[in-house]
Amino acid sequence: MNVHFLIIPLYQNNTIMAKLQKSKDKREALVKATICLVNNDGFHAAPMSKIAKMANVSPATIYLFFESKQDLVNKVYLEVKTAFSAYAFETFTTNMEVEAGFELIWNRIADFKLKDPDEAMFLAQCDNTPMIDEPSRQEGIKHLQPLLDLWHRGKEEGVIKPISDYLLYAYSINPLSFLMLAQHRGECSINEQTITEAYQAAWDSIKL
Amino acid sequence: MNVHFLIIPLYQNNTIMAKLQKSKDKREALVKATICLVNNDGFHAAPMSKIAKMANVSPATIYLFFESKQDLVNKVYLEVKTAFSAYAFETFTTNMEVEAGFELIWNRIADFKLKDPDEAMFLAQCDNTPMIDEPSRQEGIKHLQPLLDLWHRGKEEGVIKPISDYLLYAYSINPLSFLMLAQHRGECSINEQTITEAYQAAWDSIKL
DNA sequence: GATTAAAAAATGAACGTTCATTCTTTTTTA
DNA sequence: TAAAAAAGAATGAACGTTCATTTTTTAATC
Repeated sequence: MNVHFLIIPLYQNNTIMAKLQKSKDKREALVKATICLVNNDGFHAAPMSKIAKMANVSPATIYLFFESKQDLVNKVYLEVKTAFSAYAFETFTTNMEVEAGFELIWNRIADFKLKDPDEAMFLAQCDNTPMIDEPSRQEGIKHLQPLLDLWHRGKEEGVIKPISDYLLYAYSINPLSFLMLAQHRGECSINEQTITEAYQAAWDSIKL
Repeated sequence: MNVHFLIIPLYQNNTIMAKLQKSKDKREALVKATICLVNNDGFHAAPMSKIAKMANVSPATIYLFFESKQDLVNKVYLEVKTAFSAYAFETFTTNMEVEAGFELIWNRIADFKLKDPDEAMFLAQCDNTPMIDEPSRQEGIKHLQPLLDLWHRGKEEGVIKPISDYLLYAYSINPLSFLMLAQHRGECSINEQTITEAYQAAWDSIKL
């Protein structure tokens, strides 16, 4: 059996890595700038020139990473949504009891919103406006499948009310987004106690 | 004692009335067009020219009624919010029991959203984006005072949970807006049964 | 290790378009 | 016929996007 090696000189490898990293840094800076500006001004009041300036990059450079402004926000949305879902379901397994699973996921979602408030805020705005195009929105929704599955099982087992997924979503998950919004506007502050109270209310509203 | 009359010829009076009505009609058409276009495209993707066209009016005519585009959406927001609040509290009196008052107001809000889905949708979008300026937003919030007062009384009487107004709002009222949004996207349909289920979940989540 | 030239990446200025708003003209009203 | 209302064309600013150019990187040669 022959074993082949691809031999790359160390100095070259290093520069390639450094190169890739620099490129990644720029892209990440653009993503962060987009989230920040869209959160504060809204999609259409966040011009490409401003996004570029905040990311310390030329407007033209944006088009090396993204096809258009619409493509930029679509991609940012999908990436943030993916990170959000990964975090929400990270410690969840499908063999859990429904109530335990719900509590776990609910708290992970709350954690995410505390940990990355800007990303959470951005998602809330994407989900509430005609800012993201339909295919990307559909793609983003798919990531919540584990939660939908859990709800379906909960309904079959008679643990949660036989109401629609939208109602379940509205009563258990969505209110957190409203709180985030209020916090962003400086009208309230989310802390340990708020989170606990919110979970209690969430469970009370959906349990059978 | 002298009594004075202002005598207006009937024909003139009629035309003045007709004149005023025509003016009112145009303004109303502009308001309706704004709501419709903002709902479907968002604030910044709803150009004045398009609003004018939908209202069968010249772009310049808009400026006879409103100072600017910002002034237009601010005024539309406040008018819709005022109509919404008036409807929500119309049959409510402060001497009602907390639970009865809450049920009444909750159902009136639901009714409004069924009756005027476009207006409700517009309010939801205003409340979730940086589209309305801060003074107008503050002004709009004031209209919900009767509901806040009812909650405070409910907390004092030990009828509802001692949680913040934002949480109460998020769990009892806000989910309806989420349902409206889903309905607008064709993802669900709100009917008698949904409304009843939603009310049950709302009360369960806030009652002590 | 230094030099150099080709290639790649990044830039800022420029373009065409679109928008909110204004101005001048036309139409309607009294 | 004078005044008021409405219209549509005109305007300047701002935007997304592109393009010609500059800067940086790469790799070969001396």
